[in-house]
Amino acid sequence: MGNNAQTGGNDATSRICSVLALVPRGRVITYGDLAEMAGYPRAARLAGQTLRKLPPDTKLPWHRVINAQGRISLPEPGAQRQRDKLETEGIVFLNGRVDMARYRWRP
DNA sequence: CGTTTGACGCGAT
DNA sequence: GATCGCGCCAAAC
Repeated sequence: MGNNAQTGGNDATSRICSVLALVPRGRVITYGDLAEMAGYPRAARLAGQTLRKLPPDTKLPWHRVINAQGRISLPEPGAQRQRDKLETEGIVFLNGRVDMARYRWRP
C-alpha cells in the first residue's frame, strides 16, 4: 500500500479523506466544511489541494465537494464529469448552481 | 529558505 | 451582484 493518499497516515490528507468518505450519496459538502471537519478550520484551500492530488481511481466521493456558492470549482473538463456524477445522484443544478440549503451535508 | 500558487471562504466596500 | 483583501496550509519554484 504505497498510497497513503487516501486513508493511510495521520496527516491532513488522510484526515480530509476520512471526512470525505462520510459524505452520503445525493449530498454535497463545501471545501470549507470539509477542512473544518478534518480539523483545519478556515483552510478550505487545503481541502482543494488534497482533492487535486487524489488518484484517478480513488473510491472517495470527490465529486461531492463543491464551493460554498453551490458551484463547481474544478476547471474543465473535470467540471463536466463532476456535474454528471452529481446529477446521477439526483442532485439538481439550477442555472449552473446547486441549492445548498437543500443538498449541503452538515452533520 | 523566501515566494508563489491553488478544485476556497468570508466580511467589507 | 461584483471585487478586494486577508486567512490557511501544503507543494512547487
